Amino acid sequence: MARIIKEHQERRQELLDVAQELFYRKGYDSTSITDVIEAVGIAKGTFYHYFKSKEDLLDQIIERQTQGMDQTISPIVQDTDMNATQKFNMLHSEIAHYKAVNRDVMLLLTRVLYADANLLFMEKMMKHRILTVAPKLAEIISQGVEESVFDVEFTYYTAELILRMWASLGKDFGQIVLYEELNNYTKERYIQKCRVYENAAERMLGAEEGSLHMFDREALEVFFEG
Amino acid sequence: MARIIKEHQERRQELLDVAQELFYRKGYDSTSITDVIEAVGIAKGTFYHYFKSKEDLLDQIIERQTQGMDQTISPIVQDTDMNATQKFNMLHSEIAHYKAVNRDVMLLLTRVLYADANLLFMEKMMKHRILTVAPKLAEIISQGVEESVFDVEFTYYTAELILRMWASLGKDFGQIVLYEELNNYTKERYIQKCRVYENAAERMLGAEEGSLHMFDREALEVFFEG
DNA sequence: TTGTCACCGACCGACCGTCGGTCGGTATGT
DNA sequence: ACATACCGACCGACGGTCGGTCGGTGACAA
Repeated sequence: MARIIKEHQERRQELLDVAQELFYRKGYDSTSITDVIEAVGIAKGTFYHYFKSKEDLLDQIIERQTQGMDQTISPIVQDTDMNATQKFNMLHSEIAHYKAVNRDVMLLLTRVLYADANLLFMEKMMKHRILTVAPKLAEIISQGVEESVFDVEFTYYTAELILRMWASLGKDFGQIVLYEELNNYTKERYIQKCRVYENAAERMLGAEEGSLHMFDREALEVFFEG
Repeated sequence: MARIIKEHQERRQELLDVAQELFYRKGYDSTSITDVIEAVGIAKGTFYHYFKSKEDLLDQIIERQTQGMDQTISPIVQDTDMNATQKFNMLHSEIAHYKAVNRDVMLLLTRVLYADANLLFMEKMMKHRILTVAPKLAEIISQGVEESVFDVEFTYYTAELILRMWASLGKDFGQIVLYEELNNYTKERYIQKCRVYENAAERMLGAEEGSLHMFDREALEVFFEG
């Protein structure tokens, strides 16, 4: 094979890019190392010059992914003009909006990511995300407690719990996409679930009923009917 | 190899028993089909006479496991002498008590089951259990709504949510067992988490504070200090 | 300035053991 | 005779290893 020499970081990023694209498109289990090296155009040994195992590659992809999230979230948390309720809603709507806009990509992604063959991928991603976001959300909750709009004892653990609920909702959605259909029946069911989750979050935080919005109704409509 | 003929169901159960024991002891991924057939004393082809794949074997083990649970839960739900709060607490304490009594087995189990190599096992188990228990718990919640001790709109989805929280707590515990230690610090942290979960359940259900008990404090003490 | 030589590390690809799964055939009980 | 429980050699794909190749770079001598 042609021998093309590149700088370490350049090759590493190239590998991460290609592998990530393959994992997203075909799934983690179904993507072999051979697939990756063929797509990049290097030999097996070269791959192991950069990553010590397939799982190491996955870890580093997730690491890189989560890094970007911090930059989206931090500004919201640090904003001094918003109250806690606004920040909470902003945090969730930001994500929901992104997903709604990139509907097709998200559907494709969901179809692959929530399959059984990607459990490891999802698990690692969730763990990482929760670890990243929970402290931020905890800050918001603390602010809310000070502003007396929330009533919570252990802010951090409550934050974790809410994020897990949020993840759970995502999983539910994944199941619908995978095993059911995007029709009016499933839509109504999913919306009900969302309401339950929203309500649960409000009650857990001791917030006023109807003050929190974890999902965007319109965005959902678009998702199911588009 | 000696040719020993058995009746279909007998051999099937034997395979399920042996495989289950191996999965529990070594984990799903780390147990190869060769391990199973060697432990039973049959040939590779014979295995595939009974199960169409390794995952099929796993599915059937979980199926068998979940069947037994229904018989433990149903009596509690159908009892006419208990109010909803009592039933709710009974449901949870039953499990917690069982776990505390079988501490060593549970620790061993936890150490294996919550490892990354068993994600598929755990995922399937959780899904199955939630599907089995959620309707029962929903019944209890409905009863509670009638008795005016709970205040819930969508009982089934709320039940699902509480069970997911419960599972999440188990996962947390699994992480402690796997990556940390059973000392006083982790114990206190875990107890705090339990309180947060308990409190969350109460608020979600609209129950009186302090009325629900999802875990047994004493049992936990034993678990961490024994 | 120019040649050369040692060295680093990016790169190669044949090879390995293990895995889940297949298949043609054999023994056994009815 | 027929069904079926059983056997085990065999397969291809996988993740991972390893001994070796070769291009670029910097130190140093001519």
